[in-house]
Amino acid sequence: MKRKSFGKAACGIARSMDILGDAWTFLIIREALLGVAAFDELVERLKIPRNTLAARLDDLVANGLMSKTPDPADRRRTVYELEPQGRELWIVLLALQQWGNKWLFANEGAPSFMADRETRKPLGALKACSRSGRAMDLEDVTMVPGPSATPALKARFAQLP
Amino acid sequence: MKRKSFGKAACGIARSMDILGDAWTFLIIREALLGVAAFDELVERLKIPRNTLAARLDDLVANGLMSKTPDPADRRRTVYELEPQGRELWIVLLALQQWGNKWLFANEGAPSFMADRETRKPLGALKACSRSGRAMDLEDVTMVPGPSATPALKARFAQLP
DNA sequence: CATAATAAGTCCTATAATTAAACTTAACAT
DNA sequence: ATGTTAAGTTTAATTATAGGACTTATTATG
Repeated sequence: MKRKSFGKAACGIARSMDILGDAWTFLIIREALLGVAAFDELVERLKIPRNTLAARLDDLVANGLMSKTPDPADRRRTVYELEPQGRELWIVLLALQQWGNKWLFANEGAPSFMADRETRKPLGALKACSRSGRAMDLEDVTMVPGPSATPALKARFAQLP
Repeated sequence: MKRKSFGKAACGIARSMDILGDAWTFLIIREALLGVAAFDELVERLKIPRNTLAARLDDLVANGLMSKTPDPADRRRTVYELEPQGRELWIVLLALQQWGNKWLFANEGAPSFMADRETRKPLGALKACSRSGRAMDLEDVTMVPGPSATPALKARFAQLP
């Protein structure tokens, strides 16, 4: 059946999953961050079916994460590029990569890392901080309602331990 | 068709998407982080179809992100809890939430935030840092191969701008 | 004790999404 | 003029999701 829509959900995570909640989208964005802009190169690098890629790119463009421009020098080519909204997902990709590298390469050791371009050393682990800059563990964190929260949501968050 | 498997991919992001690449998994983990441990409460809160939830939970348990325990006090109940591997995803959820809150609530304003439990003020925006602690923008970052990288991967990263 | 209510799932059907491979079309190259 | 390239579209088979009814084991209630 049609996938359920989270586009109107009262939750930033849910709305994000409405756009990003499939197996390919993050990989497409990864390639775009690495400079891949051509349809066929995406197909080749990701081994993604062409029709699936076409659908995902259409969605990304429709949602404002990417732009689609005909190449003026060769009008057979189309240039897919990240918009600011898409480019800012690099932090999410970093978080995903650090988690995957830590947990999903048992003995092998991870094959790739985001790194400081100058020193070429892997970035430090992402750390959450309070607004005042203090490092936060999961136990130090809770969920709070914003101004637009429904009464039900406020009530729920009020009961968190 | 059966979704393509990234479980053997040479990329932490790809392997992560093999486990997390669907619309529901992050939402289930969010609820688990908020303390929801019961099957029916997940169904109610997420409005997720029961069979879909059963499948996702089975996968999460099989992949070591969650545990499934019969409640000793009431054996009708099953307790689903996050394992350390699953709990560490909270940073990814934070990144997703901050991105979604910024870009997907045009006029409304986001309804919920992760916050400092003491001050109840939203956490600061996640920032990537070099190992030496210097803040990194996307332009300061590149991808580097690890020890287990294939020659092809090393060659590719060597050509990044 | 008999019966009702819970909790966690399974079973069924319809529809959508994914895959894979072949095909189309426009623009460029030889 | 003919061939090649890039970006898709089309078609067919299969899997996944949604929605709802149904099952089973356990606990609560009259």
